[in-house]
Order: sequence, then C-alpha cells, then structure tokens
Amino acid sequence: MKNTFYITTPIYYPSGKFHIGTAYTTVLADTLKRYHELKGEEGYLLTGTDEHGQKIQEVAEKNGQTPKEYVDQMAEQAKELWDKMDIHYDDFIQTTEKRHEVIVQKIFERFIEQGDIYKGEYEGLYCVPCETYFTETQLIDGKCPDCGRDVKPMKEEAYFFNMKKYVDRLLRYYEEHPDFIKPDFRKNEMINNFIKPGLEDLCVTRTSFDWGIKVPSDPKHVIYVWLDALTNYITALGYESEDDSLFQKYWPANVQIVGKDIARFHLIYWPIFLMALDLPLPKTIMVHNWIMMKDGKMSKSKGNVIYPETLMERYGLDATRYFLLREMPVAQDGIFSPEAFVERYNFDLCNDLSNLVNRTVSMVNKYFGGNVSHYNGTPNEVDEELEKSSVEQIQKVEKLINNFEIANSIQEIWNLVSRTNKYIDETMPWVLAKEEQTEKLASSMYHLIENLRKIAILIKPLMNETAENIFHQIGIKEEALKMWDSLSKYDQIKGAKVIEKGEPIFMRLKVEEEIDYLQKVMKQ
RNA sequence: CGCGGGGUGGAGCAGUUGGCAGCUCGUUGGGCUCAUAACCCAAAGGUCGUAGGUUCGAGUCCUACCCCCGCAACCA
Repeated sequence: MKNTFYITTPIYYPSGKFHIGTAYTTVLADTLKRYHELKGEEGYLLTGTDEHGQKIQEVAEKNGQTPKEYVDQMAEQAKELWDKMDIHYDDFIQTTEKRHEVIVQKIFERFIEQGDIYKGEYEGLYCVPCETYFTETQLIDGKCPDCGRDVKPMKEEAYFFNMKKYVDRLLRYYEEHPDFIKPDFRKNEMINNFIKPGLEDLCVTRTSFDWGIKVPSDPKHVIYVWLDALTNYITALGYESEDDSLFQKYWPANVQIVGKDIARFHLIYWPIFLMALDLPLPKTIMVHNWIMMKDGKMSKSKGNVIYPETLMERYGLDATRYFLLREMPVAQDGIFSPEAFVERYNFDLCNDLSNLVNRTVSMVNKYFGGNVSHYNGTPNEVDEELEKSSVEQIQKVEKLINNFEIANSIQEIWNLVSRTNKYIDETMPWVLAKEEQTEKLASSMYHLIENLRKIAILIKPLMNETAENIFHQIGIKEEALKMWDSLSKYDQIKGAKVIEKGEPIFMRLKVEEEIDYLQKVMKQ
C-alpha cells in the first residue's frame, strides 16, 4: 500500500483575475491534502496555470506584453494568492515551462507513431472574434452563442486523436471502477451526452494561432489545449524526463479535482490519453459544481463579483476557507450571499466555536487555576454519553471526508461543537463548584478540554490557524495530541494548563454593516 | 418524445431498502449565568409541485402533467 496522497487542481486559465471559484477548488484540494497528511500520509499537491491559446495571446497584446511576460506575471499572481490563502502546494506548473513542453511534444510524437493521432481536416462554423468553432446546434439564431456575431464555415488541416479506438475500454473502466467518478451522476452525463451518441475524434492541433507548443514533425501546427493542458498532471511529476522519481512515487493520483465545466475533458479524454500512454488512471476524479450568486452566475456586468482577497482581508483566512467549504456542496451549486457569509461567521464561528473555547478556558481558570486535571474516567452517565456520542460523531466526519463530502463533514464537526456546548448545560459546572463536587467538576472540565482538542484536530485541515489557536488556549503542546489518530482516545491529556485569559478567536460582526460592506464591494 | 438534476413548514436544505415528516436560520415562550445580548430547553408552523394508481400503509414505488436548473462535443 502506497502511503502517498497525490492531489491536483486544474491548471487555471489566466485570462483574467483569479476569482472565488478558483479559490474554492484550490482550498478544497489543500484541505484534502492536509487531512491526509494529518493521518500520516505523504501528501503532494499540484496546481498551476494553463498558459497557451489564443485568448492569452490577445490579452497579452492588449497589455502590450509578450505572451510569456503576461503569463509569468499571472502565475506570480496565482502564487501570491495561494500563499495568502496558506495553500500548501508542492509544485506549481506553468504549461509554458520547458519541462512541460518537451514532454508534451514527446507524447504527441508517440501518439502519431502509435497511430492514435492522424492528420485530417477540421471543419466547422467559426466565429472570428471569439476564435472558436461551433457546431450548428450550439448556435443561437445562427450566430455565435458567445458574442452574437456571424459565424462562417471554415476548415483547416488538423491532427485528430482517435478516441473511438478507446471508447469500449473507457466504458469498461467506468463500470469496473465505481469510485473513479464522483459524484456518480457525472458518469451518466458523460455516457449519455457524449459516448452513447458516438464519441467523435478530438481535434488536437490548430494552425490559426501560434501561441502554443509546436508539433515537432510539423511545426506549423500548434498542439491545442487539451493534450497540452491535461498532461500537466504527469509532466509536473517528471514523467518521461531524466528524473521521474516523483512520478514513480506519486502516480496514479489519488484525487483530481475539477469544476463541472471541464468535466468532459477529464472524464473522457484524459483517461483515454492515459490509456494510450499505457499508464494507470487516477483513483478518483471529483467534479465539483460552481459558486453562484443569488441572481445567477457571477459577472461584472451584474455587479455581483466577489474576490477571495476581499473576504480574507476583512474577515481573515480561516473564515473565508470555512465559508467556501461549508457552504458549497460538491454535487450542487453553492450560493454566495453577503447574508449567508455574515450569518455563518456569527453563528458557526463566533457563537458556537469561539464562544465554546472562551467559556471553557474561563471555567478551567476559575475552578482549577487554569490546570486541566488528569482523566478520571466517567464519574457519571452524562460524561459517558458525551464520550460515546463524540466518538460516533468523529466517525461520521471521517466517513464523509473519505467520500469527499466536505460540506457535510463540516456540518458534522459542528454537531460535535453543539454537542459540547450542550454538555456544559448538562453538567452545570457552576453548580458542581458551589456544591464542591470536585471529582465531577474535574471530569467536566477534562471532557470539555478533550472535546476542544478533538474539534481542533478535525478543523485543522480546513482552518489551521484556528486549530493552533485552540491548542494554544487549552494548553496542548505535544504534536502527538494534534494528530488525527489521537482522536479516538479520551485519556491522553496530562498536565495541560490553559492560558490565563481566553482570547476570542472570532468576534461577532455587526450584521447590517457587513452586509452593506459586502454589497458595496461586489458592485465595484 | 435528446440526457440528467430538482420542486418538502417563512428562508435554505436532509430524508438510506415504503412504516409516527427531520436539520439549520427565523418566530414565540422558558432556563442558565461559565461565556462574545452568547449558550441550553420547549412550542408554533408543512394537503412533502399537480392529478391519478399500487399498498394495511408512499415524501419514498408506478403513470400522466406543470414548473425550475444543468449538460448537449472540441467553448479553460
């Protein structure tokens, strides 16, 4: 059994500023990686930018830059954003890097040799300003569906990948690997929409522009986006290069995360390319939906665009990460609204979590001078019941994460937070103190601290800073007590001392004020 | 008849193989005082899109219809 965990985000197309959807995907990947690392696995997270194609060429020109200057600067922007968001990526690949380009060329030539790629003619209706071919069914009133202008029939010489050859193998693979595609309905979508009607061969080159990787044996052709972009997942690991140790170590990927817009390419073409290369397929490709606004897609003209920086700068990184993953169910579109953001912040983070830490620390100080007593078993049913339900709760969380249901898993973590808040009312420590029932009081405090420790571990992949803050406040210093496998034990804390004065992790926001603020920023 | 997802208390959602309709927020009432006007408990509120059908019993199965939303091939 490999003890590695290789996870990838798509490489993002840097034609504009990185938006919150991109941040969502990346945070999701980062959180999954950290979760596996917390379990003692060796994680490896790859992200990057997809830098070829016409649009890039155009945008660069508009900016008075060379394409390479432009994409390098965009890659820096992406890295800056990921650093700000504390994304622990292990590699950042740009498709304009030599290490990628030479291998793509090698792969392309191999496909020609194998007979997987052949030369043909691409015919279609072309929209010149959009630089895009459309099929008849895609047109709206006979015009370009994107810009509404006229299209004209064009054809050009192009290379095609023989997809048909692999269709049966692909279907069989789907069949035999039920975990390959998550969520499940995406598989049917692929089969019904693309495969059943007869999968067409994929055009893999263009001659209409030249900002791309050239076909070595026929340099007027540029390798078109998908063969170029998809292969980043293996070229970044050094596949077919002088040093392929990373590839040997990490491939096949454990999870590849993609947005629903590029599902088709990752669920059909990518596996087929891998089959043609005679490589194992990733264990799971997870397709997530989008972040929407109340009035539909985010768009500048609607004045409803929200950038990750906006949220982070005002509310902090952890709150931003929390909201993204908590509010976005993977299989459905999630909705961003200022109201929802502020509510989650106040209810979940302030009232439930932060306040629980605060009141606990305060009580341990008040009743035991800050010292957390050693575990003395469960002197009453209430304590026993807490332990039992907490352990069950943790199992639920783990099961959901393993199935990539992150939003649900966070919900279950918060059920544990609520359960722990309830425990305070059940044990009524202030009464125990008054009645000098020291043993029970000590047990109550111990269980509170212990549950906070567990909660901190559970949220650590998602909100590292907050988790560490909790550990600090409740006096947990040993690294072993911060690891995932310590979750099942209840008697591990010895000689912890809470800090003298609790520090609120999150302070309540003024609802009206913040909603106004967010609405204003979104309109800018 | 292209394919798929969905229509459940004021809002947003869960509802596994059919068996007393749940959760979060909101509302109302109560409790507590360790804490950040927080926390805990309770109550009100639903003909589960419409119309039929199967069944002792259907949100859950079948049929028809209405509405919403994705996908529909080279568009990151």
